[in-house]
Amino acid sequence: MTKTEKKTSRAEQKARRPQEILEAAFEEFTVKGYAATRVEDVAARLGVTKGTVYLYFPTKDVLFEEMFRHMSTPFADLLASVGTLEGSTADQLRALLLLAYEKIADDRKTRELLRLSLSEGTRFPDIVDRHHDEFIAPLIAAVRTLVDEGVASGEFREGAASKFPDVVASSILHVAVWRLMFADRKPIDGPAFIEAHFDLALNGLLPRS
Amino acid sequence: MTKTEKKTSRAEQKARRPQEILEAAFEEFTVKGYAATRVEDVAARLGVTKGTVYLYFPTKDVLFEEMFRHMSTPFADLLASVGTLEGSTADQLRALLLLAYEKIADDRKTRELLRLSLSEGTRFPDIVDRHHDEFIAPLIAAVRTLVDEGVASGEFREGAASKFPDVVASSILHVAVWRLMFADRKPIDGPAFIEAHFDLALNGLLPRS
Amino acid sequence: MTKTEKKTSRAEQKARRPQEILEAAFEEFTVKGYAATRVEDVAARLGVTKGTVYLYFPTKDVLFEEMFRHMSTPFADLLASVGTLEGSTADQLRALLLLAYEKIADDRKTRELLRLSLSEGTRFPDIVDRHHDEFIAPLIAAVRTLVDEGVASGEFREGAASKFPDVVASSILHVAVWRLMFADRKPIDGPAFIEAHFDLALNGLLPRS
Amino acid sequence: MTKTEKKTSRAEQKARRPQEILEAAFEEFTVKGYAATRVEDVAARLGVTKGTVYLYFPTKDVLFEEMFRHMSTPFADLLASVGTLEGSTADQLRALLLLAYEKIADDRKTRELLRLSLSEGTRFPDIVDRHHDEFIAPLIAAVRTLVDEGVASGEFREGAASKFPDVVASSILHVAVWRLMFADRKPIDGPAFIEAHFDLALNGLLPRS
DNA sequence: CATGAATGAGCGTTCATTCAT
DNA sequence: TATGAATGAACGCTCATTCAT
Repeated sequence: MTKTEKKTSRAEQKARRPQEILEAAFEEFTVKGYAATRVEDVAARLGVTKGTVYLYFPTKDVLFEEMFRHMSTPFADLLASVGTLEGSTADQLRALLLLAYEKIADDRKTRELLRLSLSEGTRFPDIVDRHHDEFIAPLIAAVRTLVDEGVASGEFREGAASKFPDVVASSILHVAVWRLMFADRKPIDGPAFIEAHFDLALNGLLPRS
Repeated sequence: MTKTEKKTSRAEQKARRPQEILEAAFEEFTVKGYAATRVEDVAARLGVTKGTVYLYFPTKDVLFEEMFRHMSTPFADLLASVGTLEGSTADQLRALLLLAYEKIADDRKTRELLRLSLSEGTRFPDIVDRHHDEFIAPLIAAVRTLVDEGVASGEFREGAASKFPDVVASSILHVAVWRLMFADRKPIDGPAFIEAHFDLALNGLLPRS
Repeated sequence: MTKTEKKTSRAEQKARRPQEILEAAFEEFTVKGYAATRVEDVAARLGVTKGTVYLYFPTKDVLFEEMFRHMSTPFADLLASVGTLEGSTADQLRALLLLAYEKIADDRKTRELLRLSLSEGTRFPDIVDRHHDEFIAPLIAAVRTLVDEGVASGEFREGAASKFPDVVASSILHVAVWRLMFADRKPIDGPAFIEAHFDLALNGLLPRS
Repeated sequence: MTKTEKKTSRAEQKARRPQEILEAAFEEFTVKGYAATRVEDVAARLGVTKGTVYLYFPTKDVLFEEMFRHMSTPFADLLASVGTLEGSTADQLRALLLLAYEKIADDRKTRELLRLSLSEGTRFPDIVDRHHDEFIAPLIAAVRTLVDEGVASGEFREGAASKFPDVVASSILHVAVWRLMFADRKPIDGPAFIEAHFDLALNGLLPRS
């Protein structure tokens, strides 16, 4: 308990403050929504007073926007790794979708950002576009790339899935929304659901023999 | 019976008030969410003062709940009509899904109720269950019935879709969410999307030759 | 049930309306006070709507004032009758005080008017004076007259009671206030209390032998 | 410890706030009654805004109740001192009653609490009991003790005053009520009134020669 | 005479934001 | 950096009063 230690830990703590606040804000905003969340509640989660929050963020609006930005972690990077996989296009597609399940349906953070995009999109139009650019567009683009590759290689039949790769992935959204709505009250068997999804989607992509 | 006529027309107008209010409330609540909507704004839409709203609904909470109930129109009835269709199971499934697109993705009312279920579900737990019982459960049940019929008749292959009929229909949710998020900013070509959906899903269900 | 009967009874009822309203107003105002009483509650007691009250009384203020006037029934007249009694001055004084007990402490109407004078006197200064002129002054004057008579006749000793006849009667107020405060929660044995009062007061007035 | 000094003086000011508010509340509530008093008026008396009041008291109800408690200062203690007096029982009784006049009839605070007990007793039943336990019961008990002592020593005659000591003291209430009703409009000559009261009451207690 | 829908002013309470310490 | 007292603008809800029927 030397002074140096204290100082260090304090300095570290202070450097962490903004992030702590953003994470506390995330919890509050996702549970109550923007309007019903009080800045004081965010502060209380950290054991500080609301004045402290205003030390780091000038308004509740800004706090919300920066929280959203802070919690949005890049998805495109993850997707890039899929391109390096070996195996059939179908395998790669499976791997890609699995990744998307993890990122979108299993990850509470991303799920809640989806909720906020839907509920606060009117007040914060930017977050919707951010959500699209960050999660939806990269996923659809990646799916499209694989579908097109599969079609080119003859592994997949030509079909409308090239135009709307969304239809290949939309069950992921289904799980995400399901969990947002029902949480633990109507649990969903993730792996089994995914299996059903893959079963239908890949069979739908394969050429009729 | 002149008096009766007069009375009727006025009585009608009074009888219409609650519905007018509920519909105005729908517009406000869906745009701003529960917390950010002011009772006065709801009233202003009708050109009345907030006192008038309180003449018909005792609290903002009740107004919201009754609005939700009022805007939730039965979906199960519609689905029942599908059972009477002729043609292949695939055709019936197509017809069913088409109906679901109309009810869930195309109908602004239903779409916005989905948004409210997601955004206000914490504050009004009942509406989530109502939404499930009203829209989700009947649709999934109907899809399951058809899928099972198709499997029984040999028209569809046996697969996980029986266990999770959701995966057959989840693209409908995708369109609904897409429109909630992007409205007219990123329009979606409905018919083409539906075609892509049917193309993938039905091919996914058919037996490998 | 001829029409004539109905008409008559209706006409009678209408003629009674103002009084009915005033009496309903009395009940409400005494229980809740002026500010907390709603005109609608007064109306509801009669099974009519508030519009009806406004048919007879232009404002809530006027309703209150007229209610107070209506419930204030003359006390001076009663007192006058004491003057005609026979017997000793002490007997007459006893009779007078007994009358005052009946009028002030036992009569709910008068008791509640005292409460209203105390609680609403600021808003309605007139009612305080009315209450004084109606109940307090006549009583004190009557007591003074008897005391003076008793002193003149040698039945009472000379004392300060002539100057402040209030002290002879103030126990009556005590019972009234007691009942206003405690109602049935701390009942008071009226006759026994009165006996104690008379015992003390009359002995206090008699000359030291 | 300069800092301490500064802090203390500021801390003192903050510590004083609740009392300042309670006292301002007392003034407003006694003049207008509970329902007609606006929290904003209480605040305005201190030159602050109503938000400040809510910093210290969660609701108007609580503000009223705590105000009542704050203004109720113990009376029993005072009465205890009477027991130590020397002199005849009559002298002691006189001293006791004098004390009660000071506390109940002369002290605006106590007088107004009586008014509030009568006017707001319905809404705040507790305050009536508090007023009884705080002022009425101790006084009556003290009077009873002295009366009984006097009877035991033969200084007072046996009479109903032992059963209802109230009758010995009720003129005090008379003055209190009088002042509540008429304030300065009908001033009462306190000392002279008291003299009259004592004259009657003590003569009433003494044995007939 | 009676109704009750409608108004508008008002009040209790909340909360984002500021600022002196 | 952190506090928390204070503000002021809202907002939910109420109610005296009006008026068309």
